[in-house]
Amino acid sequence: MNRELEKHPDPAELERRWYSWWMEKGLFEGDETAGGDPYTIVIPPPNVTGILHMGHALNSTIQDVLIRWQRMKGRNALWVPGTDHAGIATQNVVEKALAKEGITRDDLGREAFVERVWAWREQYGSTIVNQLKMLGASCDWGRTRFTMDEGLSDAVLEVFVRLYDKGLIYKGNYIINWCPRCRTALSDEESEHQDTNGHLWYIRYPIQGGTSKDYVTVATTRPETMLGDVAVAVNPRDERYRGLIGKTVILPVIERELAVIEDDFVDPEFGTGVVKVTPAHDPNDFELGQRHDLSPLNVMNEDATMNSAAGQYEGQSRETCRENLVADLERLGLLDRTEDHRHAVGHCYRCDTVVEPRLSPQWFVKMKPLARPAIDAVKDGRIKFVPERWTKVYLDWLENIRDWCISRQIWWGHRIPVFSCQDCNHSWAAKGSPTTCPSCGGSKIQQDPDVLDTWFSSWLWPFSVFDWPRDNESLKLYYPTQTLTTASEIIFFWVARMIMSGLEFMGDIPFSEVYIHGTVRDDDGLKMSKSLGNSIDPLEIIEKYSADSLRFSLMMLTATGQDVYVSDEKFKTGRNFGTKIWNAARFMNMHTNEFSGSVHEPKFDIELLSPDDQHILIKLHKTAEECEENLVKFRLNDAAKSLYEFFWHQYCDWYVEYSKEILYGDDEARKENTLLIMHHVFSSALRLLHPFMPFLTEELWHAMGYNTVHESIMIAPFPVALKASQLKSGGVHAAAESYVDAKHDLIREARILRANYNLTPSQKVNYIVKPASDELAQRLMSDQHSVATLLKAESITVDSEYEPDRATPGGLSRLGHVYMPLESLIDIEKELGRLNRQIAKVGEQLDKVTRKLDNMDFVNRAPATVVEHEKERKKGLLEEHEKLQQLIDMLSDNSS
RNA sequence: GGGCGAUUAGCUCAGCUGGCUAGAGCGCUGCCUUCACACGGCAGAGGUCACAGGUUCAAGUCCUGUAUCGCCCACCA
Repeated sequence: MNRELEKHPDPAELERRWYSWWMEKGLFEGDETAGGDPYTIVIPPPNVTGILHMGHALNSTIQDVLIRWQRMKGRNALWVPGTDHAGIATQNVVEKALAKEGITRDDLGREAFVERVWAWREQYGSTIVNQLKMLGASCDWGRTRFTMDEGLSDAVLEVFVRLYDKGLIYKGNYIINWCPRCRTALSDEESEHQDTNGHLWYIRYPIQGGTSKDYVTVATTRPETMLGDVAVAVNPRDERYRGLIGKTVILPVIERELAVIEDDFVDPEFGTGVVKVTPAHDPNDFELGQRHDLSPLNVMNEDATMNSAAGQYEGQSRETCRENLVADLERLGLLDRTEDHRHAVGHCYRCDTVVEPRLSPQWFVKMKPLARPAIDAVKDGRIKFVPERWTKVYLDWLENIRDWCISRQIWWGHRIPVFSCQDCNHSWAAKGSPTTCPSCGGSKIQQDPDVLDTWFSSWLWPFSVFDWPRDNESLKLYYPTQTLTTASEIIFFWVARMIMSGLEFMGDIPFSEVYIHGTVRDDDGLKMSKSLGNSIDPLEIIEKYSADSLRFSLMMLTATGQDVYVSDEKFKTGRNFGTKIWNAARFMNMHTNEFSGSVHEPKFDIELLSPDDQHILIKLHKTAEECEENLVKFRLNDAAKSLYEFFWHQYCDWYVEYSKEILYGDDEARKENTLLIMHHVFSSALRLLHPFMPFLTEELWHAMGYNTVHESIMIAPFPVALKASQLKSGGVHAAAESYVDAKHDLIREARILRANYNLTPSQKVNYIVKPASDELAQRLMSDQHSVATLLKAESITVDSEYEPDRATPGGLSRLGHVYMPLESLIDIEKELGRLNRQIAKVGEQLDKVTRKLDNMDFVNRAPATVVEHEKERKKGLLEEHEKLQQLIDMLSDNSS
């Protein structure tokens, strides 16, 4: 039964209603027992404590469009949702909350703290999930996974033990990126380089046994680390310092003796050509120190305050120490000079604190052996990146991959499953909680206190969500997945590592296509972020306009892989479009009592098809075709645009207007037929649109009564474009399209005439059409009514012999000339001005074409079709030029 | 230092395999509150496609270089 529709939809109400209905009906659920052709997407798991931002909205909408589209195409579609425990980020959030209560994690102790985090997760963990639901995400929520769930934790342990036993996980003392605020190690990827204005301090190190004028000058960007210097190095080929090698210099302030060593690493061109060697605080120096057998000297604590090795600076922060030390050097006359220096400084990706290179014992994964297969999988095309340019970024990273530091000195995360025996020092990796040492049988067992990098669980996501390592039907059917949709920021963190782990543990790629979408920015081009305060909250947009508006607008804006610039204003596009469709439905419902047709087997009578009917059917199929092609290529904006163009400009602007002639007329058979066509077209277009605007289309599916055939639009078949030959057997001929296009052209010309003479709608006009050919004359004769209706004209006269009078304004269309005989309404000066401007333009183009056609190179070398086209164009331009000249002459006569 | 992307109407952007008479949305101007929709209709104004060379019958599109903006990668202190 058709429902009467209000003037505007009530999105908040209908979105809530349909979402719960979909859930009740289980329409989002994948069924591994159903077999078929699976189409699987695993969601990039958002942080469990996160809230939905525009980036999530974009990312999730893309995935939902893809999954809904594939589901309608009949594939066994499954979108697996879940959240990430986000070790450092979540721990930080909880620590902040504790700070408000005046306590630290140390006050609580490890166990109690972890409990607090779990409690936090219980309280806030479903926020982002609920927000995704508001967006309309059709995830199979019953399969929601969390990276700290038992099953996923089991996968983490399994993987750790396997890699450990294979010798791919090792522990070592190396310089890592250390965040002094989070007090943990970071991976290279977690240290973000930012260009920073700093200084280069030139410091004099006196030479032992020399006079006060004997010193070497060393340049450094971090003077405080000099307290940890253990040598000074020069390049062996550097003539300037030949005599220095083997001598001893005195570290200022601390007055420690430092050997001068030689090493090829030193660049004579940079600074003074003399480098201070600080193995505990710089990765290069660390290696240098190893080559020369120098023991590192760590001068900082975990929180980057100076430790006892820093002598008088002990207890100061690295910043304070720097200031004081520089002042002291200056006072001692040992600061040679200071230069401005711009350089990249690492910052913690979670808290933005300046990262300190720190020597410490950490766990690493050997990456080279894992990288090889991942490189091959992309090189041989098993995995494709869209846009393709990311392939290079991916390969460059993998080809220069470095070992992955996976240990974190925090408490929230998967504890490293390495145990050691206090009695015999044996250590081993194990999945359970061993109580005896496998080597000596001792019972004093200790587990490593560190936890694993968050990404050590996320990299298993495409199979851990299916309960790997447990063998099961879901895993068999849904792995490998098809499409991974994400932002470029996490290609290294996540995408590359998933490919490596998939190949290593499943022996197969985790997905076949990776679609990298753009970054969401504000209208000033800034990346949206909470700290900048420039973010537009997707939930506010949903509340203000609707989830469908948000989705559709985002899709219109997201040119493949380009960044997306959003503003509140832009979301009106989707809202207005929704209302337009809504009102088209409303119009139809005013003329139908009950819809009884079949939406995918149109029942209209092909004998009664008018040219306009055929035209809209052809456009519908072209739209379906474009939609499909663009979705396949991830050109979601083009797919959205073709739907927008079709619904609005083809269907509403032309076909609905055309239909009024019939619906308000009295030919009952044609009335019925027109309505059947409208329902066929509308229901098809709704289905094409459904992936983009799921709620509104479902609402209208029901309101129009289409649910009698398929109870939900979600599971109605996605329209398939018919070929010209198939359309023909359905009574739809290609010629109708060009005729109606020409008719639209004619109507436009006639409207321009009206507009130019400032006629009010009440002023009825008689148009005279002089058709361009006999065939068109025939068609037009039998179609006059529709033209007259669309023009709201008094009458249309088709006259092949018509010769215009003086001062009869006219226009040229593809269908022929259209004239508007008027007596006294012309503002001659104005009209002459317009015509002169027009003729100038036409003249210009005519010159261009003529020159082109006079060029024998063009005529001889360009393809025949192109030359033919230019000839046609010249003909048309000549005709138009002539007509304009005629009009100008007539008007000039008239005025004289 | 290396790489990538962008530069097209006032704004935000399309323009895919060269044939373009350069498009859309928003904004702007004029007319229209006509019985689906003013979140609307009709019409209009607005562009030396960043710059300089080159290839080609033909360049917004391909090549080379320059400039500006943005992003990513990088252990020169």
